[in-house]
Formats: sequence, C-alpha cells, structure tokens
Amino acid sequence: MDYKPIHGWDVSPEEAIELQKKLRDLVVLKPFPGYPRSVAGVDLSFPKPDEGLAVIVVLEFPSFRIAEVVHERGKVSFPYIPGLLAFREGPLFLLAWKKLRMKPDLVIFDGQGLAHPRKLGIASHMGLFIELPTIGVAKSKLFGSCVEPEDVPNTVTHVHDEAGKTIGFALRTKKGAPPIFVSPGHLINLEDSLRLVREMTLPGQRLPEPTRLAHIYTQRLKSSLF
DNA sequence: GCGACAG
DNA sequence: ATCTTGTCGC
Repeated sequence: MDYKPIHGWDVSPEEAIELQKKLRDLVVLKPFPGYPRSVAGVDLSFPKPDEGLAVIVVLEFPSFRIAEVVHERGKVSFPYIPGLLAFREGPLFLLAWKKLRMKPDLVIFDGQGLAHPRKLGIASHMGLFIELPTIGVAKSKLFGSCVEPEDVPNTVTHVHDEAGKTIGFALRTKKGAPPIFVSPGHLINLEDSLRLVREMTLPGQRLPEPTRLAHIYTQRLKSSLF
C-alpha cells in the first residue's frame, strides 16, 4: 500500500502521534461474516528492559487446536507511552509475523483497537500492515467512558468517546475478575468483534484463548532463556 | 493545575 | 510489562 513508505519506526513521540492521525483514516470497519477458520493471538514479554520477546500463536477454530507458534526476540528502543504502544511492540510483532507460514483469518492483539485517543490502537495499526481482520482485547481501559458491567459472566457495557459514540465494550468474562475491553481493529466492526471474542473465550477464563495462550507462551519462553 | 494513563 | 510467596476463595 501507500502508507508503508511514510511509516518508519524511527520516530519521536510527537511524530508518532501525527502518524496515527493520518493512518486512522485508512482503517476499515465492516462486518466479519460467520467465523474464522483460524485465529492468532499476539503477546510480548520483556526478558530485559530493552529486550522484547514477541509470540504469535495460531489456533484452529472452533477446535482451538494449536496450528503454529512463532516468536522473535530483539531490542526494543521505543518506551512505553500510553497511546503509543504500537511503536514499542509493533516492530517485533511484524518480525515474528514474517516467520508465520500460514496467515490466520483473524488476529487478536493485547491492547486496544478503536478505543484509543486517536482511534488507532495497536490492533488497528497492525491491521493496516498485515491487511487482515484484527481485534483489540485489553485487560484495562485506555480511553473512553463506561459503567462497570455487573459481576455476572457475559455482562457487557458500552465504552463511548466524548461524542457519545460507542468505540468498544467492557466485557465481564469471569466472575470476580476485572472486565476485558474489546474494540475492533481493522476489517471488522464493533458487534462482530464482540461476538467473536465471546465465542473464543472459554468458561471460567478471563481472556479469549488466542490471547491467553500467547501470554502463556511469552512467559514460558522468557523463563526458558535462563 | 489536577487526574487518566493499553503493555 | 516487571519486581515477587504465600494465601484467600470458588
């Protein structure tokens, strides 16, 4: 596409913000009919402050059988700044992505999608790069307002922006645990992102399988480095 | 100036 | 995210 040339990772926080404002208009929100045949979960751990470990786990749907797992370890220079997560984790994710031999039908990221200050969370941003449907599933809220969904599994509330528009959902997947925040990334819409995340979250689990397994692998691989 | 603030 | 053991509860 034409946005790749202007998108270098060697940018300052100020430039990163301007880049997000341009890229957000390229995001496409549309229905995702039916179900994916395969879904990928992405997560990163940090063996050292300046070293990251990205893991991508591809699962078959609806069996949840693991089809492929790839990982990439490398230096991470961009700091963690709320709203600019893609500039810290995106580069390593893309390197791992190249190692995948079978591209999944859908990718779930650990972070926001539409529910972002500039409507371009890491799920939306990476979706533009890989040109596949993506969803953002975060363990806490970054932007927007919502009421706490009651402590009953499967309860949902809308997350809205200052204009009152729905930008995501607070989903209580597990009783007694904080809700997760779901928002569409690219090539999918609000209702289908919520529908599919619910479909991929097993009873008793707070996170959907792709994300949950990616997190387990990222932590286990980090330990096995010793 | 005072909070909020993905991982 | 990371530093960290045991412990309370379903």
